[in-house]
Amino acid sequence: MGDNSDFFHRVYDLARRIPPGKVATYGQIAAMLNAPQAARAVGYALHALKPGNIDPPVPWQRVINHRGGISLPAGGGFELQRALLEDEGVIPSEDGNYDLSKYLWKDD
DNA sequence: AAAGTGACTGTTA
DNA sequence: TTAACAGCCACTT
Repeated sequence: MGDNSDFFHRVYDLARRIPPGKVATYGQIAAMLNAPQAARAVGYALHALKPGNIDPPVPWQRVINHRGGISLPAGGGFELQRALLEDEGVIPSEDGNYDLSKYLWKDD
């Protein structure tokens, strides 16, 4: 990324539109950017954000995978994301995943 | 310029 | 239902 990656910025701007209590999937963000195959790159963009999460803060915790699960390794941010979501009222089902039919952000 | 990496996904076994 | 594979994209050596 470095300084000004259009793609990264679009990902961040879009993520900032996800309201508290809702979540979006990597693929959903990618599709909204007219690049439905770039889900992996979306994750890459959010990963590059973690350390400082500078600028207008980006609610990265609201982006999960299409199965309704957190794509971070245990001990590598998984617990943090789960806690941040819980603070916003987003609670996982018994299987540990989030019910997308209930929490998925619909904007289109 | 080629090859490697990773917070993804859809398909195939 | 789970697991392995294979494309895909942006970014970094």
